[in-house]
Amino acid sequence: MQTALDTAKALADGNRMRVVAALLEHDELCVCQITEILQITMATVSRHMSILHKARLVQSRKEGRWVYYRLSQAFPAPVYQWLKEALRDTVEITADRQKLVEILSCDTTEFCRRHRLAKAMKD
Amino acid sequence: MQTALDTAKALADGNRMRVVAALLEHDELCVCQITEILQITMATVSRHMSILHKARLVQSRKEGRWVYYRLSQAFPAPVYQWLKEALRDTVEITADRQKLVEILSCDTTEFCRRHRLAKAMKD
DNA sequence: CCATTAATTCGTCAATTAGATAATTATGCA
DNA sequence: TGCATAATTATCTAATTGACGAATTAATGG
Repeated sequence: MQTALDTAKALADGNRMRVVAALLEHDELCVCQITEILQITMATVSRHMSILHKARLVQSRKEGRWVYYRLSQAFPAPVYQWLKEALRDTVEITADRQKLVEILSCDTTEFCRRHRLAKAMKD
Repeated sequence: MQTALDTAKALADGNRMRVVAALLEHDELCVCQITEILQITMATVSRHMSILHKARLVQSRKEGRWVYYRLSQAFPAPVYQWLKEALRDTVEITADRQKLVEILSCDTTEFCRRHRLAKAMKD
């Protein structure tokens, strides 16, 4: 039961559900892109991704200083099917989809630079 | 997103997962049968069932003093498929299945009587 | 080698949640 | 009409979980 339970627990949080929704539509996202979508600190994003990883729902790939996450090979097919359908037309996910378009309109390096500057502005 | 999130949250608890697993195999169970499987108080079972009900995963039917729960018509088909497969051969669910055989071996009225007496023994 | 930067880990606090007991509600029966 | 009983609701406590900031790690580039 533990495996299924870990899966349910990993999905039982709005922010993690939004990350999975984003990864259902975009192969890979780096941590700072996810941070930008969710509007929470990178530390918190990292913890969420670690929970999704332990539940085997996502896998990561390191490229230089960036870590890219994607849905895991082991992602249960019926859960994939369920979420793909159930999340398609919800307000939050539609808004995130729009935000992602903007984020992906510039390349990752450029985006991370702007992300960092935006954060500096707040101090 | 809220609907899918409520579903995930409802399943993100070991006891609720076990109830759903039991209902995947037996059409209907009354609250005191569920109480016997989970070995927690009836009040707690009732709260768990209310969470599953609000998430539209179970529906209830009242017959006299008993309330019977079953999986809801609205139970998402892919989730059904996922859990049916994922929970089939796990130790906890196998043990619960065994316990259910004993519970169902006598009729509900008789069972509830014995359940009540067993509880009285503890005092 | 040192400064910068993306990401993770750790310590702490606030909010949520599961559990028990006690009180309440609703139904059936003498 | 009262009494017993199955279930729910209310209240409290303990444990879990999400969030942040600070410290740490790992990788790049001057």
